[in-house]
Amino acid sequence: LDTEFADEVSDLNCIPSEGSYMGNLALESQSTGSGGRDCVAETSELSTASIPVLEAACDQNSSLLDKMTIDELHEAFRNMYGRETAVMDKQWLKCRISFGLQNLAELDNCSRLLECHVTSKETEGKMILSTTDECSTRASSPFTSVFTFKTKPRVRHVKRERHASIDSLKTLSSEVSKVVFGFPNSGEGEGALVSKKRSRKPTRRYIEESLEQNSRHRRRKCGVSDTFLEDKILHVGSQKQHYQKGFGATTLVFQEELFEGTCIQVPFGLPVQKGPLKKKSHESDDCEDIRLLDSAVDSDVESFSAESHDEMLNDCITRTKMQKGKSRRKHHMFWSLSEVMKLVEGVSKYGVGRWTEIKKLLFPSSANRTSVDLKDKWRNLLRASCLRSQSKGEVESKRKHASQSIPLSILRRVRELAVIYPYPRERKTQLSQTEPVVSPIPATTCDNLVPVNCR
DNA sequence: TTTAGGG
DNA sequence: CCCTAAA
Repeated sequence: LDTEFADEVSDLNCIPSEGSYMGNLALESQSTGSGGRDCVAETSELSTASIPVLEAACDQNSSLLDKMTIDELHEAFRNMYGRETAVMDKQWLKCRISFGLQNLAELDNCSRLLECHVTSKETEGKMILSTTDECSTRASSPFTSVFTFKTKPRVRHVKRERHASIDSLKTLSSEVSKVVFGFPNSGEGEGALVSKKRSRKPTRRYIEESLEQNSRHRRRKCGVSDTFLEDKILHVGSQKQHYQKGFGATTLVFQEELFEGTCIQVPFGLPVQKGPLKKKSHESDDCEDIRLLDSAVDSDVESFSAESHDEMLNDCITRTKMQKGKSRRKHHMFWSLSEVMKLVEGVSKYGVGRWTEIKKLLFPSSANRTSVDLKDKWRNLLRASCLRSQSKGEVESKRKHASQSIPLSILRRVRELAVIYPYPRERKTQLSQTEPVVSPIPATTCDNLVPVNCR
């Protein structure tokens, strides 16, 4: 077994068979790129193949450790576990050390696999991932060095010069473990830092989705679980955690956008029939989405007959959704101009903050466009109107058809309403902090200090 | 349940 | 648009 692995490793050429330890470390820690990946894959094969039990560990490193004296073994043990041992049994020491080395190697693989995943996807759960990324990156090099230390001498021992490996092991065992076991200490600082960053706990959605993904494609290779991930965040610095969790069987799979792109808006999980649109009939929630379009057009004709229809058809019809009918999340429906106008109308009628009433009156029986949506949209409108007025609405007037830009007229209206109905605490962070007194924006547009409250 | 506000 | 704390 040993020899096989040795061949494998040397063939892979991930680790130069010659050179000093530091050289190897430098090379290794940089090699996450081209050759590095293959290396990771293969080595993970290697170390998952070898079952991390004591006995196995003993076998693997015995030949090498055999050559060490009791003192040297003790030193290695001390460096590895951070404590002395009184045990004089050479075999026992060998086992412990081998075991430790293997675990480190295991963890190293995980960290590096983790890196690969993380760097590829970092949009979702950004905060968590980025901290984890940090951890794994930092963890990577010290552990890698141990890994190097573990495999390389073995290769050479089995295949080539015996004498050199012993020496390197002796020096390495102290050198390396300084690096390695510097980690828990620095890791505590890191842990504190991490926990500070994670002021917000993972959202339910994040958890759900990662679980969902998790159960869908389980990878067998390297067992990095997301519990491992969590643990890593929470317990950085506790090596035991790493050891244990490193053997976890579940896989860490980051949320991937299974489906992105727009498609025709469809009630999730329901058959689509885009046939004749019923007008003003009963509204069962089933085909709501489609009829919403219709009713929107309808009422629009009533109240805003000046609007062109194609515009509404244009922007009302796009929506992103997830496939599989599974997660109905992250659906996004653009606000049609008519909707915006209705919203503005509603606000002017009821005032800002009475979103449910506005919804009831102007968006009856629409599954989407909750009161929260209205509120959000209003907030955005307000922001938009401020920004527009700030940056001179010059080119604005002719961009109506752009379907994303809101007509100036509406923005103007929004501003008016903003004066009448001050949005609660809007834009406090951006402006009032930098310029507490003098706002760059004319007081009539975005100023919330207007004490009018006509509810 | 609604609203406000952060993300 | 999502999520959650307050009310």
